[in-house]
Amino acid sequence: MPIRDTVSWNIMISGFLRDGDFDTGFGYFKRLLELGFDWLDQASFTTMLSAYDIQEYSFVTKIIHCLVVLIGYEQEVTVGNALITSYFKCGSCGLGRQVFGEMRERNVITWTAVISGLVQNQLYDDSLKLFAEMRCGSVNPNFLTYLSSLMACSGLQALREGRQIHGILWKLGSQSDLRIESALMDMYSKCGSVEDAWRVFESAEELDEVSMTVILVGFAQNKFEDEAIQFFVKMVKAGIEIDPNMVSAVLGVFGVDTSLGLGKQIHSVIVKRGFTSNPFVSNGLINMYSKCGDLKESIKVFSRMSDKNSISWNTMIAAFARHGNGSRALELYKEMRLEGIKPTDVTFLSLLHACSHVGLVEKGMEFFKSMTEVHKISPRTEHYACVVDMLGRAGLLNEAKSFIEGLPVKPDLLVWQALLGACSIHGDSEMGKYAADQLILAAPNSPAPYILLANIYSSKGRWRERARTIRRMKEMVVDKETGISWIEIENAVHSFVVDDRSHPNAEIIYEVLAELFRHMIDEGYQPDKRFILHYLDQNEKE
DNA sequence: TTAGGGTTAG
Repeated sequence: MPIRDTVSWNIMISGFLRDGDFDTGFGYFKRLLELGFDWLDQASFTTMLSAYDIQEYSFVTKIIHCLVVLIGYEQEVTVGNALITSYFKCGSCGLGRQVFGEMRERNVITWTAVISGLVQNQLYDDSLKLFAEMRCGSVNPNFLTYLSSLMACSGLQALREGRQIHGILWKLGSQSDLRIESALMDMYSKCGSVEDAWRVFESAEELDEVSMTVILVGFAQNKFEDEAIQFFVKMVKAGIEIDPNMVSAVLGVFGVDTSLGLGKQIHSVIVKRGFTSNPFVSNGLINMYSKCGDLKESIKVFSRMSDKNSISWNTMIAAFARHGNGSRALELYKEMRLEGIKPTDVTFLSLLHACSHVGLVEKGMEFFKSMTEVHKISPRTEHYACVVDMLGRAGLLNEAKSFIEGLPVKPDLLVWQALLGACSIHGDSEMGKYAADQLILAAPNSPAPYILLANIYSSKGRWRERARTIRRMKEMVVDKETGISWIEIENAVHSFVVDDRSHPNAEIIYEVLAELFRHMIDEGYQPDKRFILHYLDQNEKE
């Protein structure tokens, strides 16, 4: 019979917890408790706390906390730190802060645990405030503290604060850590300054998958999609190690104006490297194909996946909705439920979007109701905007307006944009004026409301009001961005703006266009002249 | 006991 001591119990427990067998681990902890409080040491608590860091097990953290107080360990720094970490990981920020507040002795880890815990829970502002408070005190930050506060700057898009931290790190001479460099690049690109991010990237002595992914995403988020893809291609050609995370990041860059051919090439890279079973990669592929217009290929990737998660289903539902196949989107939702996959808030956005485009208003309202009542998902303004869009597209403008008036929160610009868009489709200038005014209040620098309202007036032939709206826009905001069309031929993307004759084959293109137009008229189609802005005669409008 | 990047809608 071996002699058991506290250490062997602790090792036993931590073994089960490491393997993810939380229930057995907890079972052994209970047996240890039954032996009496004398058997517990600090490590018994920190071991338990470090494992139960998911929301479902937040009760364990609370139980341990009670025991800690009961035994009188609450002023032990290591135990307090572990409690803080555990509470933040479970999402119980209030309790984490309470423990922090009650601790008499605080070391770097204590401060860093709270600062990074706040970041993990998206409370970036509080995190930076605490970082400032810490810098006034006697405990010095370490590189993990800086790392966390840089992440807070990323979340807040706080360029000024980010630069300050960069300055401190430079003075300390510790900015040349790869993890710090990645966080700096991320901060700069999230703050919209790719140039600074690139400077950090170039000055870095070494690179790894993470830092490459950060700069790639930085390009993409700042509208340098081509650069992002080219960067990836360059890395692959140079034979540099890439990982599935980097691949899913590059797949996320693809959209309507990127080349499907390049996407297929990346797909072949994925197959060669054996990344096909990674869910992030597969989901990225479904989305890439769907956005580049190849729905069939999306379906293929989706059906080949062995373990589809909720994002796979959401992505596929959205793909059908995007391609105008609303009924297939709704069928897929049924299949998803039959497979026992829980819908998420994004599932409902896709479903509402699908209903909106096929005019299934009642079905859509049913989904909206079931989201809150059955699935206990609280709607975000995006959901409200989707409902408004759905009602509005169906011509139920008054219903849309009263829906907005009944909202429990202040409607934001997405909601007003949806209403204004619907007014524009149905040519309702009165409600359009109302929606545009609200939208201008919500987003005074956006040209969108003016343009949409001007379009509505045009369609009604109300030229004077149209002119007034345009004048108001010119006083208030910068010019509207030019609309571009494009086509991909053999991996080259050709783009066009209105009245564009810069293409080498412009003459032929316009000839074909004229030919198509004649066919259209012959077949009996009438051009839609409602949304032409300028006051022109009938021929010119066509 | 604190630990850098990635997929879904609009």
